[in-house]
Amino acid sequence: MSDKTVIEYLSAHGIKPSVQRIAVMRYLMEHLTHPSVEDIYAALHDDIPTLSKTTVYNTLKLLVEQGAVMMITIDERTTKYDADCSRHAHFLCSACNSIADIALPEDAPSHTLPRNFVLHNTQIYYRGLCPECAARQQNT
Amino acid sequence: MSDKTVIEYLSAHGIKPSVQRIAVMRYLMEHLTHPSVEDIYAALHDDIPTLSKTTVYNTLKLLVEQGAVMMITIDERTTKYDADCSRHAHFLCSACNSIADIALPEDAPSHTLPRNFVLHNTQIYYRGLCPECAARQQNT
DNA sequence: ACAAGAATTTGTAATTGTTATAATTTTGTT
DNA sequence: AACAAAATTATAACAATTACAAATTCTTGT
Repeated sequence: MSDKTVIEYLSAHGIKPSVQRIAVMRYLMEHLTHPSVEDIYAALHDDIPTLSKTTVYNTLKLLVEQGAVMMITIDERTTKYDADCSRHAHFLCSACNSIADIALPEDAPSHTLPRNFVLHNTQIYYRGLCPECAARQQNT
Repeated sequence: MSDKTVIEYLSAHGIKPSVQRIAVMRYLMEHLTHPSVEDIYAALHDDIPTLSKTTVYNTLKLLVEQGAVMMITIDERTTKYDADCSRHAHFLCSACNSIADIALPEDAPSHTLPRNFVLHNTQIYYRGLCPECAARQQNT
């Protein structure tokens, strides 16, 4: 993915681009695998040896605040991040801890909250067994 | 709430009652405020001075496994617990970090997952501003 | 182009939430 | 009462995150 694409996306969300921010954002855009801070840091450290983990934390905080990425808290151990901000749910497998994207029906009614709540975002989390682990458990 | 009520609830979920388990479960049943381990430990420590925080962790793990309470991961900092296992959503206020229960419409369609996923439970999380904090921000 | 100031990044240390482990206590069974 | 199994406890270890201050990089006015 080109720098230009990433920079435009950042700017569209009111974020001034920097080498580090571009790298983190690009990583998220190219890896829709719900990476953790650790994942991102480990992957980028090769290219940018001076990168600090604090910067990854700071950058992700900023990206989330500006609505450029989604924070996923389905795994209670670590926060995961997702550059795909479109309407979809997440499934966490209790056996292998993988997170899968789950499409939501188009016609599902939009959420209505009691008066005076200001809604910023909605997340739908499922827990259970992914197809692989469900099959594995059958054979036991 | 009587010991008997709590013991029956635990037994119904296949959990052998003990002083500590009853205390934790009762606390959750009487405080539907989504407490954290810390909250529960602090509250029970007065009555049971020998109580260990590890026991609170162990007990909650067991309660969740047996489906007696729900684990709430909407707040990325700490896991919260909820004895109300009925179908409802949670709203986290980004300003004051309070968690509110939100009723879901009765007629909402049940979730359909792709084939072969085994679903254990579903959580719906909203983030935004609670009525109090929304009002406060207006006045600024 | 350059100095001053603001913003960003960095490295380290501190903090917090949680888990591992092994010893101790309690419970249940003969 | 004696033994085994289960539960609890205390401590230490661990992992994720935040606080903080110094260093670096960017921006802007002259």
